Amino acid sequence: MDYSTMCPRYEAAADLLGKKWTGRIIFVLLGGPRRFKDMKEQIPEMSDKMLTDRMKELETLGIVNRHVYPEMPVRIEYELTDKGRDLKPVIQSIQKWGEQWM
Amino acid sequence: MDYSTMCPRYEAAADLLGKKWTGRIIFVLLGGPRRFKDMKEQIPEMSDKMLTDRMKELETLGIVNRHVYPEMPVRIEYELTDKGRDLKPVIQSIQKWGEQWM
DNA sequence: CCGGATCCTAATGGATACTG
DNA sequence: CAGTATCCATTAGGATCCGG
Repeated sequence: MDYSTMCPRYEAAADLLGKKWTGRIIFVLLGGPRRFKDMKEQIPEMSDKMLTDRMKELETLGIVNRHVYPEMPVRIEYELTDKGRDLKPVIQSIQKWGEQWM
Repeated sequence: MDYSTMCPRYEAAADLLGKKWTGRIIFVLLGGPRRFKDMKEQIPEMSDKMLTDRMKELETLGIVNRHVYPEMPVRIEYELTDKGRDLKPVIQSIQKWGEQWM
């Protein structure tokens, strides 16, 4: 690992992962596409606003895709992109360290 | 990876790593023990307060040891503990993803 | 040299009510 | 169902000055 290559991309990635709910949202989506209400059910402590904010951020970053199915009522599903799925080992790594040491 | 074991230790670890300067401080310390002024030199954009705050937090969490050498003037060195050194693969993992995708 | 103390601003997190 | 809008509390980050 080289110091000069460590930032700023490291900072951006760590910043995202450090935000509340990011890890848990991605974890849920690793199980497959999910709807807004599914995510609320699986992470009940999270408020609507937090979920909305985070999903918008993840979509903007290209970590999540948002599919709109024009049914009635409309159905919207969120799904990880390749970029998002590639976070799995990262999250596992943090998880492993946390379990062992925190 | 199991959802029930993912939190709260994951959250605590991600929260720490997401704080500004944490990764860079640990990275510098992976190179060996460092003094306060050494760290300031290697991370010149960081204010004294930020370094003080972060070092105190890392020490409290047992990630860094603080050695006081009673010379005149006093010399203080910071060094990673085993817990701290174990963050190396975690930081590398975040770094790798960041390089590839961000 | 190694911080501590103060004060301030910006960003983040959250509760609640409302809407197409 | 899938969000917005509003308002508020908390926290992180930072500038500056002070001291043993």
